[in-house]
Amino acid sequence: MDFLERISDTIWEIPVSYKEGMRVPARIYGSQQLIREMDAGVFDQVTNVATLPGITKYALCMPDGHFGYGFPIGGVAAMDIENGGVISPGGIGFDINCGMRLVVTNLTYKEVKPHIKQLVDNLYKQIPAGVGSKGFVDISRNEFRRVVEQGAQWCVRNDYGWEEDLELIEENGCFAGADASKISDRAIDRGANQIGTLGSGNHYLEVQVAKKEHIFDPEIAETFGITMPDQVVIMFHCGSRGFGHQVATDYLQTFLKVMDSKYGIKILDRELACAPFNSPEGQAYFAAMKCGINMSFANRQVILHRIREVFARVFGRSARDLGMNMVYDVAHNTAKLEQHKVDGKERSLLVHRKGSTRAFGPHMTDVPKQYQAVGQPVIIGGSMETGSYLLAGVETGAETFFSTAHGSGRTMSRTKARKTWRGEQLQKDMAAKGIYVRSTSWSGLAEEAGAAYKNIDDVIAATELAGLCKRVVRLTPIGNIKG
DNA sequence: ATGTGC
Repeated sequence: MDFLERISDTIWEIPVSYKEGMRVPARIYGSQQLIREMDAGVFDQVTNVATLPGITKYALCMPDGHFGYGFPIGGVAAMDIENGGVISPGGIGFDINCGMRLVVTNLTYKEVKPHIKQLVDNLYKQIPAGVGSKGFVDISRNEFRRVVEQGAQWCVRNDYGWEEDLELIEENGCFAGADASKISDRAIDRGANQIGTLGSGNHYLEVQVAKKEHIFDPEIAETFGITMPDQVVIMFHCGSRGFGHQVATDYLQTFLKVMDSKYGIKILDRELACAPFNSPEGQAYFAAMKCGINMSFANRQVILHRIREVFARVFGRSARDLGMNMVYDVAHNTAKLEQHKVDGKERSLLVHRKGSTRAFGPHMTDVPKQYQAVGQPVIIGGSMETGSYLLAGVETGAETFFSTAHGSGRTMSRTKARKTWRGEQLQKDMAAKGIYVRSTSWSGLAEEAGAAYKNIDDVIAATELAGLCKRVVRLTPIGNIKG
């Protein structure tokens, strides 16, 4: 690790001399301990990313970084599209617009506790989860093409949600410029019956409590809708399912064919397959990826609709009466065209965030009007046993193109986790801790054991110390559905 | 992450 230069307590740099072809230095965020425990693969991958055409300022990795496909998960790479910058599916992730949504209620822990089993059992029954699960939204292939072009806006038009939900979603729930003609039939086939499904792996839905001692910034918390101690909220994490996966697969193949032969781009790892952003292939993938982003917004919108229905039934009051308003919906697997100041000059950059959350500060364009004064809500999910955070974007985030962490980050492989824990026992241990969990698979549950992840409090402390975001509320789980 | 894979 002697190749790491300490820039501050939470910033570590690998210089361009480290590897041939690096165009910019790599910077990894985290405390000394988090850096010490990071996969060695992260350093190799982030320095590979530093060789890509158009990369601007730094190849970055957040404190929850771990080994991924081509790019590290936790990676941020901003490409200068006016100077040959590329777009790379590996910098976005297979699960396009994997993201988080947070919804409040006006219920307290005391009111929910007696019903938690009934509540979680009903959520589990009503929200399809697990590999290969099918949704309940029955639409034609052509209608699905409209869903991926219109995102959550399609859902609200079709009575899956409230009009005011839309302004509390990144891009207002519809990434403009999505073009279904750039999507393969295979992707359409895989996605058409997956709207409103949670998925598997680390995708989950959680009922959480904002304990009094965990409300760090009461004013911002109130702006976000968390107004009382022990308030119950719902957080969930899912993405674009088989649809996004197929889009990524399709375009990785396309890029591998043209990258060198047509554009003369040489890369260190096939998994970094890319194309110039300003090329027919790059533009086609950008328009297709936007469909993946919209599928995911629609997916989370329909899931929210079901959550509201279940709460209304269990508590015998309407979702409106229960104050089930959205805080925000954030993506953490995307590439977006943004304006950023680099060395004093405004530049148009394609910012890849893979396992990294956008964290725009106060007064920035695209932050919802009701949050303009305090910054964008940042939702970071921990492991199912430990806890999660609601944070806010800050001005000093400019250093990372206003990006921060997205979760805890694994420290143990899924294989090793399955050998270390039994899902059945874990469920009992979690019950003893006050968390009622339901899962579609015991081995899947074991894979998500809290101890297989970095400590979420350490990760969050590093992001705050580095000036990437600000803690608002820590949220404690009381019920969980694991996909 | 993923109808889990050349």
